[in-house]
Amino acid sequence: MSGTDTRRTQADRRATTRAALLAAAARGLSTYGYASLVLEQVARDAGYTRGALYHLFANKEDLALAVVEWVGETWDAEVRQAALAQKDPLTSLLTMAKGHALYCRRHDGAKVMMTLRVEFTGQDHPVGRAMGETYDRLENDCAELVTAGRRDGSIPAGPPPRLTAAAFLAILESVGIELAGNAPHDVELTERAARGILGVAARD
Amino acid sequence: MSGTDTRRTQADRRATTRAALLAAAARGLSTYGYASLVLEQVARDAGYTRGALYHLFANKEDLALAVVEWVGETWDAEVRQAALAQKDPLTSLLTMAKGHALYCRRHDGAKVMMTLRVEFTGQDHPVGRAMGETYDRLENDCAELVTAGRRDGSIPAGPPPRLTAAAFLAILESVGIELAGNAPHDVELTERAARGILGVAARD
DNA sequence: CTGCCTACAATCATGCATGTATGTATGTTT
DNA sequence: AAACATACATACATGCATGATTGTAGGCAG
Repeated sequence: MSGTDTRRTQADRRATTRAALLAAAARGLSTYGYASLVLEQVARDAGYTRGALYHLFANKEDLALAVVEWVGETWDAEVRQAALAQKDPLTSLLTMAKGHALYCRRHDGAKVMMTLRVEFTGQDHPVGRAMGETYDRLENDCAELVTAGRRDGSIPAGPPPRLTAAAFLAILESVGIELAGNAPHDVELTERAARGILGVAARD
Repeated sequence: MSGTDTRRTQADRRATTRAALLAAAARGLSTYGYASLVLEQVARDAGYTRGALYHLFANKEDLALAVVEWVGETWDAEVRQAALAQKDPLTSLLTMAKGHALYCRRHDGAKVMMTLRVEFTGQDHPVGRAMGETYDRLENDCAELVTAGRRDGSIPAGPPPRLTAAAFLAILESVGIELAGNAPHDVELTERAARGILGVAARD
């Protein structure tokens, strides 16, 4: 009726609360990691209480899994899609590198990803497994792109695609995050590093 | 008297147990991080009990600080010294990159460094500060080497030395760790990445 | 308007890890 | 060898975060 509709359906309330909690959890995870993440803090940061949190998520683990899923989705939509849409494999990889640098500026999703990976590698934890799966899909993509690029000659020979892909992603993680916000150098240095790994000369 | 002297002086006992506990703590830190590190586990892993641990270290924090110090010392002795001994700045940086890859094969010190850095960045914790200082010294070294290399023409112009150094170290951390043990590709990929960051063409 | 259902808050109980205090054995000194 | 100190083990207390339970206010169907 009136200008802005103030009536909120229950589903709406639930969705907004959930989003706020997820965002707060993502910030918390990227800052403190999983173990040190305190749910009281998360809830307060989002403007709610732990009661609300436990109403929307089964437990701490479930919350973290939801964050992981959210990170995967946004990264897929904002970086992966654009990269895979490129015509040749090399351009795809470089687009991914630059896109990731930009992604790091906007979200703390990348930091979440890195933090959790570091924290859970070598463990056997559901959250770590979820991260691992997301990451493995990425590594597969990259390894295939490297293979394709070497086949069509745009990427020179080098270490096994699997390792090259692993190193490539390691670059995206750490360089992209280390430099996040130092525009425009973040993109430039990330691309330089990516080219270095791939053995492709820099553009002049 | 007899063949092998089985008599152990107190200082000896102390030193060996301390070393064992430090090693176990380093493994634990590189695997679980600081927050999730359980001292009972550390002590058992070293073949002792928490009693011994609290006898040699004031508390958990003190133990972690000792590990950080140990990492700094070994890295300095095994990587930094050899790198700085090189004649020209570019060789120093590349030596550092390759040396670090080899360092990652032997110790888990690099993993400790990375894990703690990720865990404590943005916090205000004594362990984080200690890590930060160690790391800052490194970053200074690298930034100066980059500046020197650009002055003598061996390294082309690029982003500010400070950022280039940060990216360079990010490479060492993640690539070196990600590939640790995948000899000889770890060294090759680490060097490739380092050259990429510095903008130096790969050797053929 | 009445009654139920859902979103959320507030309180309580459990578990677990740190740190402390005490006990024992092994080395060291005189 | 007796007195002492140090390395280490065992047992206890404290604190804190999770997760469960209970309580309340607001939407939504009859």
